[in-house]
Amino acid sequence: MATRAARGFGQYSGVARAIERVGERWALLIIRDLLVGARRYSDLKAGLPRIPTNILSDRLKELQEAGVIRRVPTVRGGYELTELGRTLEPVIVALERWGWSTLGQPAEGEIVTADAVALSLHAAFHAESAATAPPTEYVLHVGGISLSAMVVGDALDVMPIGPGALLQPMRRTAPEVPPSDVLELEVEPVGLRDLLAGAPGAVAVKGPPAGVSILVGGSALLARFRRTFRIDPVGPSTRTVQEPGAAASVA
Amino acid sequence: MATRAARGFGQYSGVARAIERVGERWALLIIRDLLVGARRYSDLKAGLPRIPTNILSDRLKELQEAGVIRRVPTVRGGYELTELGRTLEPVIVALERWGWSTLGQPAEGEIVTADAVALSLHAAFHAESAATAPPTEYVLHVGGISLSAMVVGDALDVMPIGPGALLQPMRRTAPEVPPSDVLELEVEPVGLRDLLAGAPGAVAVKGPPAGVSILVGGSALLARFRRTFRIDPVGPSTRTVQEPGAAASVA
DNA sequence: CGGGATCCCAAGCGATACTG
DNA sequence: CAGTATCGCTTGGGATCCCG
Repeated sequence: MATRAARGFGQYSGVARAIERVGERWALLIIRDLLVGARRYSDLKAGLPRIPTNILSDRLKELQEAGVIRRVPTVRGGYELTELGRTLEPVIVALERWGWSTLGQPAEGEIVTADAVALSLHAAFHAESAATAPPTEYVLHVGGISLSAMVVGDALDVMPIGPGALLQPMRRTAPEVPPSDVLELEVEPVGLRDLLAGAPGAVAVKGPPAGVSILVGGSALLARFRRTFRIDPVGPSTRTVQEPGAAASVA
Repeated sequence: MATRAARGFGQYSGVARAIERVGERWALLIIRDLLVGARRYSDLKAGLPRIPTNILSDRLKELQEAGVIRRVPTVRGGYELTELGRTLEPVIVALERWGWSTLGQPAEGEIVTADAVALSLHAAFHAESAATAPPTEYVLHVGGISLSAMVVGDALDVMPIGPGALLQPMRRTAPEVPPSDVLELEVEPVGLRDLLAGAPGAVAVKGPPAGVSILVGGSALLARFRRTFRIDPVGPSTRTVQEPGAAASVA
């Protein structure tokens, strides 16, 4: 029924309103996938394997009412983010970064999806570090899915590739990257975590971490990857909120 | 029973794991309040008026298991964020900023709480703009609650004051701010939105927006407030994800 | 066949009452 | 004050069915 008005938090507050609008179960994962690009109903379902179809249907309706997604008129079952929906990117990125720092081993039956990895790369992307490197293509194979990340200057372009790809848009800019600037990795899910969120000290000092094997390219390219993509362990925002540490501050 | 293991999303992904750990209903609001400082059970309940007590109890247990909060040993019913919990600040701030941009009128029965406003000020705080101004104290009265925000250099210190205050810690640094650098405002809830997230063009050009009245101080101080605290309308992060706009990118 | 809508059941949520 | 216990109700989950 998509009736949620009665489930508010009773607060006139930014966080509360945000959660009322996009905090429902599965909603932020749908938004995450749509951040990578427009998707069809079946694409979303495939990227969210455990979502019941009625819930996906409900969420899509609610998110349309909230104004964060809209239908793509010319494509049956196509959905895309609105301008407002795209402004949720900082929220998704913040969650992604925090999630990686607390992400242990994959649980039984957990899978890796192409859109999720694509967004992880965006969340891990350091434009400043990237800008100092020549144009580079990184090809990743993780748990059965494959994607290509093209870095040119401070711009990143990620797309799924191969048979499992949900869609195959034209590469926007396809500058020929010389073979010496192509890195191709076969990565276990846990290896991806170590690669993106692992201890920075280990950058290419002792070769690839466990669960990461280089198919094409050298260790210098791996070091470039780790300079370009990394999720710093602690939220690096400037905090000035009072420290809770002291018990005396309660009472 | 706080059993949530079976409710996972089936994905090995940062966002998914983050939502599994702190995405349950009410959880992020609890974390928001604890971000302002340590709180007791009754403080949290008062700051989250519509939360059922059993849910608050469940969430506190779950968040402890997740390692984001802990009990304050010396205070009965006291809770505080752990180091890991404090790293959720970027998530809360991102939600706060997005929420304000979509926050309309207050709905029937919605209230404003001190901790929520305190965190809004943090989310709106611009350290660079603040650093150019002399030490200033801003006192806000909003919907029955009051708080004081002290800005010294690029540091912000917010605390609830007055009879409705949940706790009254010692001000950490109490430099005497000259009366000419104290601004005291009486603000309607909607006025707060216009003040924090309103059109920047209106900064002190035509006086305070509707719902904002100056009790102490001049319009120059109000302009200083708006330079120091503002939530920019659009997420200003550097996006390079492919634009979904074109229908051709689906199919 | 893709894109949903309809069931039914279980789990989570909300309100109230109650206890250490 | 800081929770626990209980109970009805609402949502989510999973399977199935329908429709263009």
